Amino acid sequence: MKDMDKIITTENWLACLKDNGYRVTAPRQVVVETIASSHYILSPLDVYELARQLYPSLGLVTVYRTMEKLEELGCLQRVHLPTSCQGFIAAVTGHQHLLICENCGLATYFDGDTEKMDALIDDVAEKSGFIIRDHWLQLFGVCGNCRFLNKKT
Amino acid sequence: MKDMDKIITTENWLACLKDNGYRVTAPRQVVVETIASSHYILSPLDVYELARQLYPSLGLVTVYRTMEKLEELGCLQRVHLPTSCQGFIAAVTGHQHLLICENCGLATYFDGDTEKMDALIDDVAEKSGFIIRDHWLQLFGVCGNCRFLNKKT
DNA sequence: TTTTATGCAAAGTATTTGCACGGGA
DNA sequence: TCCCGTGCAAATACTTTGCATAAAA
Repeated sequence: MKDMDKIITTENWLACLKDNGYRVTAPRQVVVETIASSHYILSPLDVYELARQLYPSLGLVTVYRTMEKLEELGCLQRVHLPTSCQGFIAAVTGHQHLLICENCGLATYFDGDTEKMDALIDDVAEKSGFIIRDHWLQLFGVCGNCRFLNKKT
Repeated sequence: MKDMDKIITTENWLACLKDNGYRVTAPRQVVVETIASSHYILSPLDVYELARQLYPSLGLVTVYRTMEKLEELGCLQRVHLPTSCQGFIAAVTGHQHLLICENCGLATYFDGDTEKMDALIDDVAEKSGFIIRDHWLQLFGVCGNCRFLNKKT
């Protein structure tokens, strides 16, 4: 697996599975399709329920196993929320950060302003004596659409 | 509960429980003592195992219930890690951010450079159309002590 | 044909709830 | 005394594992 996963498409993910020795099966296709086409944070159960609409005989265990492989291959990114930690979204390459709508669950990446972030990290490293290896930044709020809908009611 | 919890001490937390109508009991005292005196991220099971050294008849259920109350009262802060989300540390007031040692689990707060962070947030808000209500920032690395110990081996 | 994947059922974990007893206030 | 808190056991929720069958390559 090289740069195969840079663009999030069902085809890329399926190719990635194939390239890594996994078979492309109907259940895997619907799982991949379901996650890759969503902009929302989905738990295995969410994926199961959505994907069963396309493929009713799908088993929850297969969803768990497929998502495990996709995470392993770097296609999925786990998202931690105040109330749950079993959500996933399509991963992107590079160090992107998350912007999450508390109302509808819409999740988007943004570019974390590398310069300011790096300055901040260097500063903390110096003051604390830590070597810093990774960082998480997530912003929570209300998306434009939810604001709009809220105004109308 | 007002400003009672600003300084993390066993006494403050116990007073906080009392002020909110909860009784101060021996099991609660050992749970509070265990968490308040640790600089590490602790799960309910960790707390249970540590606290039982002081109070062997303690039940795990009591740990869950006590920690639930402490979280409710703002004394505890849940910490999300790549591998687990059931860790807690003493909460502090104000918007502090976390610096976590991947090796030993030491967790410390740092002041998130409000100015740079606010600028970054404003920028994302403008570009995305979100109203941003909260943010999480966590840095992961290796603390000075672990670096030192590592060098020696 | 060979090997991997699937779905069911069962087994593990983690956490919550019900309840009778015990201890704080 | 009264009521809340406790620990045990049972229930629930979530996730993983074992296994016989089915499907990919």
